[in-house]
Amino acid sequence: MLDIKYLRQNIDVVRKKMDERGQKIDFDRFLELDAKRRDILQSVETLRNERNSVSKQVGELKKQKADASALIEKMGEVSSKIKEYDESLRVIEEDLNAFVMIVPNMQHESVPQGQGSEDNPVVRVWGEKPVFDFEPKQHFDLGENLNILDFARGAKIAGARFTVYRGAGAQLERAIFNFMLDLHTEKHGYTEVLTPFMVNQESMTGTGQLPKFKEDLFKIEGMEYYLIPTAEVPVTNIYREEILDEEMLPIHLVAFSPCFRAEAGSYGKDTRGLIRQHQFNKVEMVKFSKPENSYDELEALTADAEDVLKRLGIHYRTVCLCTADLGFSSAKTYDLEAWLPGQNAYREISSCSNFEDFQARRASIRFRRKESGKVEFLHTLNGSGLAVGRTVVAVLENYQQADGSIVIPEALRPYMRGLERIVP
RNA sequence: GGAGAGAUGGCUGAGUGGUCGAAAGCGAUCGCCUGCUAAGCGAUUGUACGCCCUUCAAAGGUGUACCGCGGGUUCAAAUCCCGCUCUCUCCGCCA
Repeated sequence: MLDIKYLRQNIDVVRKKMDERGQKIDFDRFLELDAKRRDILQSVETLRNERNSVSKQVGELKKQKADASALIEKMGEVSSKIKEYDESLRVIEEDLNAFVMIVPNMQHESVPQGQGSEDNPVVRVWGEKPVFDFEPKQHFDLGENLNILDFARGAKIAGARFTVYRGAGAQLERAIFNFMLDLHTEKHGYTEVLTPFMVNQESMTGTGQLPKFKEDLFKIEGMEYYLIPTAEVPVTNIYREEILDEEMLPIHLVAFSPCFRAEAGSYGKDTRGLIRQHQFNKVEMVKFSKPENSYDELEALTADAEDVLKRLGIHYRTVCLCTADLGFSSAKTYDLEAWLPGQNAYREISSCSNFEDFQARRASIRFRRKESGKVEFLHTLNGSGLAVGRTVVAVLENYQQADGSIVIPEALRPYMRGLERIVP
């Protein structure tokens, strides 16, 4: 969430930023609520002050066995007035809170303006489209022909958007996330964490999924638990409501987790194959950074994600999300789009974002400056490193052969017990 | 699932209705002392939200709230009552 004080003092800046993001937000209502809140707060605090000092007098009088009934009676009135004010304050703060919780983050000044994903500029391209002397197939056909992906039985067991992996397919998925975890921990300096796959409401609010995106989440029936849509949620919330020492920063964490998404509103989109599942695996990188370093950290984070694709030899491009395409909590996001020959398209395989202090303020994650002793919000970042299922798709489609077999990329072979090719 | 104990500041831990934002100790920071280190001495040491001051901010001043969370009783709650959450111990069950 945004800083209320900043919002109050720089309302025009925020209006302009939200305008650029295509967000319609009633800031007049905010200003009204905010003014009302401070007004009531002052009244109630004055009364509390009176009550506190008079109550002290009552204590004195009682000690001297003197009569305090007049004061007590008067304070009875004050107390009930305080109760009234408290109630209206509670209502206003609830409204105010509900308001600030649904205002998106402000984009960084370097974020390009645009109307949609077609306006996302390509900032980098790596590799080239592979050339085939046959018509490349899509991954679901390849997978079914090789008997390593079984969509029909996934649907039978659970439903649409669930898949059974079999044999070399299951092994490939496992090989890919182990390869990613090893790469990020051994070569990129991240610390691996393994967190709960269900979280409470506070954690979902901390990273921005709640209250605005409830319909995207799976909730456990009868309990206050939600299935995580990304490891970003539990990992970022590791330090929720904590004040870290400056020397602890930066913190670089990497986590494997399954991710669960309701995919409400994406009916009819990517219905076949592994691209859009209710459950998929992901390796996620999360960073906690000092504010002055967070944009350098974002570049490094993106490079770490890109390194996975480079080592797998998969052609990709990096785009910078424009104002219209930027996620709710993000100040700046790079998407990595892998080339999928079967689809003849680039598809998102990683998303790397700097949230600045947006999540940190929601989740109250702060650090103390060593020099000044001052406490301030840190910056959080995260990026997929990478989406595992989509990486399987990319490997299958890019490494397919004319006979329908799949050559295993060199980097994955140690994780496949030396297997060089998946054959029917 | 059953029985019991507990949750207080960075940490340990005292506090059973008013003088408690909270003793004491540890730690940390600053200063003094000291040939250096240690010891010793002194001071400081939470967070949030308002208001005043200030061009803004910082600093400073001032007020309010916060002793796991939420409610209640009372002129007054860390302290009494109710509900919840979490932690620990024992029993049962269990991968």
